[in-house]
Amino acid sequence: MPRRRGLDRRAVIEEAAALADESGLESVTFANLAERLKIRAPSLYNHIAGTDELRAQLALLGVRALQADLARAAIGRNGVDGIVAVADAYRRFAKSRPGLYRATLSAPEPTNVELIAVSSEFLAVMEAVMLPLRLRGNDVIHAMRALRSLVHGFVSLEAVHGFGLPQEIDESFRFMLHGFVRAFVPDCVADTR
Amino acid sequence: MPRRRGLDRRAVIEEAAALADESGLESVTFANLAERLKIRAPSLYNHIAGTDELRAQLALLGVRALQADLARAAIGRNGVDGIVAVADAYRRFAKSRPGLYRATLSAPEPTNVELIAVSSEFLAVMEAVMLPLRLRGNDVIHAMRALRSLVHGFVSLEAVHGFGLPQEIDESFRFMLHGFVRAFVPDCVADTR
DNA sequence: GTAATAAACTACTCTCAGTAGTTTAGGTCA
DNA sequence: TGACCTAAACTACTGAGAGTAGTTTATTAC
Repeated sequence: MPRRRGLDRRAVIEEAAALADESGLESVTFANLAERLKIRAPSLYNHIAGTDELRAQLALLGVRALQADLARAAIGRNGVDGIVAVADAYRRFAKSRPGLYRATLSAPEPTNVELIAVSSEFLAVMEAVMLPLRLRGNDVIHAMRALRSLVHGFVSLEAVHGFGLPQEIDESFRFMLHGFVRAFVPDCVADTR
Repeated sequence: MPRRRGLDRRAVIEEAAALADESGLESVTFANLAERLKIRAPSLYNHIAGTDELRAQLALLGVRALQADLARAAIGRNGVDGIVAVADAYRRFAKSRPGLYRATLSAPEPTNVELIAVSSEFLAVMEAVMLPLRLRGNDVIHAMRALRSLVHGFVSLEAVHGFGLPQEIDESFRFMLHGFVRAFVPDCVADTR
């Protein structure tokens, strides 16, 4: 005897994100998700077309949430302060929402307009933060890629326990960021050591 | 009517690696692998205990192959040259063996002695290359983590097409490495721009 | 109050992982 | 040479997850 629940697409996706954070992205199955929502698995197809779409929506939710955190971190800050604030926010996001962060890293379909749109907002924040560095031409792009690689690489290695001793990891992150700043903001060498 | 094939554990793992590189790590299933080897899926259990062990063996094969490439790249080189050579070798490995590289990134079981052993050889190579930087105490560890984060972050973002225009990606990689060198080898600033 | 729709359901198929038990090719040794 | 042991294949199954088809019911709109 089917009963109606107050369930919609958004609620399904958010529950999937919570499940991903708690139990890992690989345990986001229709079966597990349905159980958490107290419905039967096939009923999920009323809201989401299939696992591919669920992954894509999870990626979108993740990129949006990350973008929002970074934008918030960047308010009123630029240059060295901005870079450190954004990097810290990025790492904090990846640690507090590990499943959602991993969902973020699936290759976007070239047709996924929304995802591409959010990604470009993302780049706009980075660009604004780096404006005071007075980088020229393609160097702006290169520096953004470098910062993103650095931070993403660090947090994803951290996530798979790619580093040994946990107690010095915060220190490594700070060391690394200061190195970045030193490389691209030469006049700040003294402050950042 | 069963026929014997000249198949062993090693051959199975290597075929799995080839499959991962060609079709992606997610399509390394016992069904697909058995089909490539022209045997039935359950016969694989004569060689490999299950998917978990297959993944673990793939990780080990990957880490060994990567370590060997990096060690070769580091022969006769250190300091700036060594860092660039190792980073280039790392990126080349990730691009030429994408599936095997991804297998490398699964969280190692703390009990996996062999994997831990190879990882420490890996760190020894990095340490040797960085020796001329004369880093002190924990800074050696921090710098190794930074370089690994940088390179891993870059290649994994590249793998999911996380960067836009492909034509400038090589340039970004060089820019980034030069930044790293500039940050940690101050007396080389002039050469690396 | 009735009709349309959204959202649940049951019952099925298919694919993949894994288990149990069977068969046979090939090497060893009397 | 021939008996036998073992490794490596097999068939036949179970169970879980994805997905489809068609059914039922609660709610909303008229």
